[in-house]
Amino acid sequence: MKARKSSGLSLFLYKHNTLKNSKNISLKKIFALIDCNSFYASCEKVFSPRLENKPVVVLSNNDGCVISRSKEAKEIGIKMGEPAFHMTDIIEKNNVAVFSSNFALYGDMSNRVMEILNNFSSDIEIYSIDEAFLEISGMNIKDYEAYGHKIRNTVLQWTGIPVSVGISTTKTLAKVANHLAKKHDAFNGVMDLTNSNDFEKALKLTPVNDIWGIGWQFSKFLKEQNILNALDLSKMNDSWIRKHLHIVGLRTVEELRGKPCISMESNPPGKKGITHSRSFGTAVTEYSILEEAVSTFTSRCAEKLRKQNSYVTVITVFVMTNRFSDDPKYVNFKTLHITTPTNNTPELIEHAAKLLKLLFKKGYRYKKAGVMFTELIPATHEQLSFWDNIDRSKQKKIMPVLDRITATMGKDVVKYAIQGTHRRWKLRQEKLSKKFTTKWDELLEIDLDKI
DNA sequence: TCTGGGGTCCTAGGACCC
DNA sequence: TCTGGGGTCCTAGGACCC
Repeated sequence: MKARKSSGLSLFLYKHNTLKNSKNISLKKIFALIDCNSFYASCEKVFSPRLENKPVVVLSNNDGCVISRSKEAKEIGIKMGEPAFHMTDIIEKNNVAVFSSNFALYGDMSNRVMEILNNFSSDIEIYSIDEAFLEISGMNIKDYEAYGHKIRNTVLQWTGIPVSVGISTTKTLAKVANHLAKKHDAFNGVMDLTNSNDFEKALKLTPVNDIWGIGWQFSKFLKEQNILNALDLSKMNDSWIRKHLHIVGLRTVEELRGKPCISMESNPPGKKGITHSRSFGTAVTEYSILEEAVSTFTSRCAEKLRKQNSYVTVITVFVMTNRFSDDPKYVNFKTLHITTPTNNTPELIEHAAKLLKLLFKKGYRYKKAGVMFTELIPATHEQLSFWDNIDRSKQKKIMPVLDRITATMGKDVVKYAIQGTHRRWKLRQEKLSKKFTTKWDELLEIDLDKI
């Protein structure tokens, strides 16, 4: 009886598994990762052809540290995240072109790239400003490498931005392929890693710190264990990985082995929190300036909030002095749970200003401030408070008008008085390029006589 | 003088409940 | 007094991504 039962079960499992396996083979997914090379630096190069083959770097807000480097800049040894003031020598010696970050330009260029990618698959996940996954299985593509080159050539021709393409059966392996395509000129920017016979070789060429999902801390730990590349890691047993790299690490390793665990997020859900914070160009001591900054940050958060059609219930304001200087230190934040969730700018500015009033202490040199919105809820879940005496129907009509003006005419064309008129807290942006693609009076001009 | 900004998910531990 | 197993919720902190 017992034997019959178990053989029945194993027969069932056998059938079930073979069925599942055959299904897997026919439905095997193929992911392509398209990643713009040195994105911000490449955007600057598009509009300054004289910089071709020259080292270019882009600095973070406030011209603080390097956040993007062209290939040439990497070659002369400029490091990611290096503070700008450490690099004066190397910049002068190599005639490096330095830019302040111009997110209006990069955002617009990103949209153009993504629109093009949309033509190459109906299933696209925009993963970051310069990266997207495409799901390209079931499209009857005979030659993935050729398809990758078609993508690459089209983006380059239509936008001037060079991209690398990695193609494989999981997102993590597509990342591996993309890295290899970037690193080794022989691939010419495209690597097809869909054949599992190539997995071992590719993994061996990938150091642990280059694996998507393995950061600085885990890399250090793995190297201490003499696990040096993706192949070494993929051979570790599951319980060991689970213990030391936790569930997220195990998922990464399964993906390296070719088992898809991370699916496409084609319609990402709204953000769970929205933050806007900035360091100031020069330290701020005056309350009114801080208030202007915090109001403006709040206004930005509220714009983002309305864009994803949410209301906020918890609002936090923080201020801090310079961590790096000898000035007296002060870091603090205050949080408010608001009774009636809202996305109305003037109301939120009022809350933020109250919080700032509680935070502000005279005599400190403030270097940074920020506003955070958390506990967001869909705008459809509105709950009216019994004590609420604000006319919300009127407000609801104003905000879309404000957003439309902002969208067509630019940020802060219309703003609230409390935000001030002079941006006295402004960033340092000494090397800002023009808004070539989003402002009429900053279009690129070409002198035909000189061509 | 000058050191970015904006996110996600998971885990461990404490408080509290039955 | 604090025995024992189970659960939930919350928070802080740590890891990661770009």
